[in-house]
Amino acid sequence: MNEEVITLEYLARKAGVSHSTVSRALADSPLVNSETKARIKQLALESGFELNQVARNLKIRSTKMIGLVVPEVSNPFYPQLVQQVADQARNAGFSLQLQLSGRNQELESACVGSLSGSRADGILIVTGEKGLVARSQVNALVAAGKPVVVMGWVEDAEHFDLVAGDDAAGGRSLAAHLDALGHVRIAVLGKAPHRGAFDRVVGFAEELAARGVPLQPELNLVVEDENDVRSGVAKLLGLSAPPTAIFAYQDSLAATVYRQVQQLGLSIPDDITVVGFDNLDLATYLSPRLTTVGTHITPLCSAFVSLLVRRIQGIDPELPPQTIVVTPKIIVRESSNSPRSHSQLRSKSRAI
Amino acid sequence: MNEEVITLEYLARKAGVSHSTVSRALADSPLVNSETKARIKQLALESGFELNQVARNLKIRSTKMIGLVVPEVSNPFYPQLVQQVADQARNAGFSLQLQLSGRNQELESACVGSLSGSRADGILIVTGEKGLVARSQVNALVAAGKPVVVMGWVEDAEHFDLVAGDDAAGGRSLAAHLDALGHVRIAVLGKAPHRGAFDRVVGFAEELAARGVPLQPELNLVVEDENDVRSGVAKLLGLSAPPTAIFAYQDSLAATVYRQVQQLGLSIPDDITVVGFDNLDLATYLSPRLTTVGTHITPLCSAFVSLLVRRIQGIDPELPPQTIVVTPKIIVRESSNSPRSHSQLRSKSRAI
DNA sequence: TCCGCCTCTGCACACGATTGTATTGCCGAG
DNA sequence: CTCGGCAATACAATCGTGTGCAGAGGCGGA
Repeated sequence: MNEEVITLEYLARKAGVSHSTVSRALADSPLVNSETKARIKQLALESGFELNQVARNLKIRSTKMIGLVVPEVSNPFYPQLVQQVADQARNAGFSLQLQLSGRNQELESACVGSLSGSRADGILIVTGEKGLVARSQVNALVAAGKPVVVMGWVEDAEHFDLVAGDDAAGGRSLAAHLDALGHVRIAVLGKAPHRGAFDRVVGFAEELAARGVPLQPELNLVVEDENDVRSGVAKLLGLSAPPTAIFAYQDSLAATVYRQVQQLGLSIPDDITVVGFDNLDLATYLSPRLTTVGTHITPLCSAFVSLLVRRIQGIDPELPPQTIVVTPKIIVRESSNSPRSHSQLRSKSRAI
Repeated sequence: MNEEVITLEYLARKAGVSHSTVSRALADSPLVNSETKARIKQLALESGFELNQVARNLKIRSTKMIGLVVPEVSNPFYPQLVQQVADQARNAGFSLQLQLSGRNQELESACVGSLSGSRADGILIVTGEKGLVARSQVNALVAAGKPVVVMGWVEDAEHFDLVAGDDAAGGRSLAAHLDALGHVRIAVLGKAPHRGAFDRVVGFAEELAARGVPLQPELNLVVEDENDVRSGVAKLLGLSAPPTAIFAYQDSLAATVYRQVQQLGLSIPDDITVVGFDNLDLATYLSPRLTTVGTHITPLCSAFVSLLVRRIQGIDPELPPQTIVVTPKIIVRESSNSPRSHSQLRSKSRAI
């Protein structure tokens, strides 16, 4: 019908006033007469006017948008985080621009560049296994006063804000749990030494050693994918002295362990204890539900977002870079039990 | 150090040219001398110049950004979709603005408004149980020529583009599968009559009836949450003639069924067959892996995004609104088997 | 020598909003 | 009657880019 673009100017002509008056009217400025204001608002409503945020953003030099960089969302770990961050951001009055940096973070720099180019008010970066790939850009942005907060284990983070979980502590608490249950032959499905997930295994091993139950090398496996897990479990259970407990460094791997163990006709936790790490939703879907370690993700994201928002609001510009460490806690479910039940079962099965 | 904002104008002064020359140089315009061009590019690089996309977007009246509205990402169904859409969008040269409309889509209208206000080049809306909440806005946007594509089952979609899966067909193929295996007493954990997920149950029931195996009312349950599932399963298995198969209308519910069934000491699929719907990653994490129905999500998202991109590019502006229906297919895994193995097991357990 | 063409660069306006300042009209006080 | 003050509105500059058009040189051919 009407091909003309609806702008402040258009409304102004319709209402017989200047575009500045329209702008002020819609912003509820006390400078404009209340009748005029009402008339203009009515007109805006009728004509389906929508303020051009792009123009507004340019003028006020702010976008009320924060960028979130995450490696991927098909991996079940990140979506919960995205959800929380999105909710928190909305509560703080910001919209969210999601950028996926790729499973191997190969696009991390591009993502940060895109966000900074589109003048996001602040940037949240969740790192993956590779650490902070876009480190140099982050340093530059921070130096230029642009709010940036990083999440994940990154070394040498004196120059920017960091939120991280204490993976080593999580590993230690798992170790303590298994030791308390009386396990002695404990297997680990770990990973190559990257920061972060690697710490879990290290903390786990340290705590065990401190308790006088050192890991036995033949029970300490490094796995890369599902196939490694399957063959690893098969190998472990075929040993003459098989482990009574298995620690998988990720819940998703623990799920694979479950399948393999159950396929071999063994029962969890009666025959063998399995524990994981991350406390994904998955952990409660499994049967029996998985004993694991996780951060309560809400406070973590809350710290993440509110730190960024504080930077954006620019109160206290001299606040030095913060490193916030969140200690995860163990969540004991039905997949872990004392190894005695194991031997009981054994004798029981012999008795049959 | 240097507090001045780095703009084209700034570079222009540094290089001793006008800002228009800088603009052209950075855009690789043939109008600019190649030496000058090289000099300017070098300068831009050195000073860490970053084009202000907000200003550019305003000028060229396009943002190269598409908005994606999704109810939530903590529900494991959506993240895979988001991932695919994000990848496809990036390949097409668009960035993604993610908006979460809430579990009950209570924010759907606000999301669409925000995206349209920030002048997204196009909008993708994934609906949830409530259907298309922002229907009136979508109609207005489409009428105004703004590209919008909707995903999910929405009735009366003559006026906009729609991509949907044929849930009823999926339900039918599950029914056919169970019938072929010889099941007769089949339970359904369904849901209240909303469009979409409800169709699964309807298609399932129709196909069974057509095959002469009508659903028995006492085996047809409506569940709202996990607790309903648990009590429902307990009730079903306590019947004098318990079902030999259970169809849960969502994989996540099937997971709860698993736990309950296994807690009662029964085995899947030997004692009872369980099938789901959605083909989440979860379905392969479960043990035994879940027989379910799902769409290959890549072609679905591909249709979704490429339809939008076609609208954005504006070739063929007279293309009438499309409705693309994608038929999901059954994925048979280890959780379904013939009920005969069930009776065999029974006799076996009696024999012990 | 002069003219026309070609190449390159600069000027100026536009995109659509915000906001400081000037202007207008009206009122009452002196 | 004049003038100060107040309320309401208009004017104009600005944010940082993109781009049509004009103009400046250089160069070759007549």
